[in-house]
Amino acid sequence: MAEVSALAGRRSEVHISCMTGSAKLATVAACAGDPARASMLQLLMDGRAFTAGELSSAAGVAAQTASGHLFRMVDAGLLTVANQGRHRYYRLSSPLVAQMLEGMMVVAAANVVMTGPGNEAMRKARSCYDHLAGRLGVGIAQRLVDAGHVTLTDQGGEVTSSGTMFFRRIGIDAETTPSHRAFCRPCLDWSERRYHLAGVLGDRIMHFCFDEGWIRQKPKSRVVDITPLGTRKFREVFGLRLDI
Amino acid sequence: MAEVSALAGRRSEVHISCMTGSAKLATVAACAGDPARASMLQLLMDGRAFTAGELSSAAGVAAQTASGHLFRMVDAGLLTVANQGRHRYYRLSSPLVAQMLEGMMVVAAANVVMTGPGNEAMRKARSCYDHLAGRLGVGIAQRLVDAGHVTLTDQGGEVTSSGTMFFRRIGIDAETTPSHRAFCRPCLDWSERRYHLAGVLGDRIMHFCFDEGWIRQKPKSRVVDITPLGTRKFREVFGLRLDI
DNA sequence: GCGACGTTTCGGAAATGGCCGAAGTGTCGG
DNA sequence: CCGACACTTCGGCCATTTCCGAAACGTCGC
Repeated sequence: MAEVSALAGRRSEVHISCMTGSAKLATVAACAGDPARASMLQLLMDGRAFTAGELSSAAGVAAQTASGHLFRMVDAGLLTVANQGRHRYYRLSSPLVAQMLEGMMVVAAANVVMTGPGNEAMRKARSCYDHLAGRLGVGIAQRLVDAGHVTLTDQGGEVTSSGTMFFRRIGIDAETTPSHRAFCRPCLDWSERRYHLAGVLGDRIMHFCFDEGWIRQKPKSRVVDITPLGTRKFREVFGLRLDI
Repeated sequence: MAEVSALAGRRSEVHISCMTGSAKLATVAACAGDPARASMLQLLMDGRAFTAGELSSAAGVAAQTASGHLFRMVDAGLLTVANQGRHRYYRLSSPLVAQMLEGMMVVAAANVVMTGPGNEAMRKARSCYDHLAGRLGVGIAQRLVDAGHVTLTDQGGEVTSSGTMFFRRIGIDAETTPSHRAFCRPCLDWSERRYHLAGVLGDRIMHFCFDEGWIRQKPKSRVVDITPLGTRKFREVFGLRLDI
């Protein structure tokens, strides 16, 4: 990590650690405050790593421009980079960054009606770092709550005993809980403005849906496509109708 | 876009609602991405309203510069403004904005050691929108957890039955719960990197401490001073030693 | 080794945005 | 009605930043 910033001539002299509180806040915020960088961050929000080239085309800028942006975000601590052959893979440096971005998107979407044809697929279903969001994510969460399998308030979430059985029956592990991470966390959905399911359980549900072939990741995007099988299964298993 | 900002007063014609997702994210983020605006936002984070003049001096810029910044933040939906005589009071437009800022500060403080003489008072005790943060806030939360009065994980918080009795005894209402808001919410403290107590209960605890004269708001700042009475009471009531 | 490719650095043009002096609007107090 | 005050708008200066062409670097496939 240290040698990453050391190798370049583009060293930032003023180390972020000797800044005042508001200056550090501004440095971090300014990273997301540019349209090109914001586009990159949105793509990275699903937690996967992307190459500099993929990010440059996602942002709609030339490769050399993107390179500068990426350096800046690494320098600010938002991104980490891994060299792999002639590619460099960038990813968010921690889930905290994804949560921060989610918080910003909630505010960004708060005052306006989300209309925009380009966003329709995104609003329908997308991945959010390690769990599902959009109407699909909110819908699953809602059905689980309705069925009494989980409780989900803005104070936190919990799996009920009926939920434990339910998840065991369909093949999702809702019992082994790594202690260092929230297991069942509500997460405010910026497009639906209701809670969806995050934490370890949200992670496992999403991966289960991928493994079963119910959803498929759209290339170079956070959008997930719901397969015909998925459409049927979400109705059968969760009682969720997605055609509304 | 160029002529948009040029003509026609200071009204922004291009309404934020017709922006694409990442542009809106960038607009919101850019508000916090300037040192002057970041300073203002930090001051506003305790939820109180401040006049344009107070905010301009907090940011260290001239009144006319601040005016522009404030317009921009109102336009982006981060702030609301209320006219009162010849003053204009600005405040965060919603608790969601405070949460967003808190998330950004967590990331900003994540990679670095918080050292800086100016921040010592802030790290000791401050208000965070409607509850206490800093060593005081974290300490109170820790003592309440240790005593078994509340549980506090990253999934959420809860008041135990012993906690209900405890709060009743010292004079804090921990029973009537407005349904629309989290009652006992954990909130990651950026300076201590541990949880403190937010939500309705955090709100009531802070106001109780103010009313009892245990703490006092430092003028034009989020810093709170702990009075001699408070020092004694925090030890007697919570078993909290603040001189460490 | 060679060329193709992904990525970065350099350099300079252009746009953006912050900042303040000066002037304008609106409110309060006498 | 007047001046004092809080705040905003206007206009221009200046620093920062974004952007891309050109070129360099490192890796991969042949």
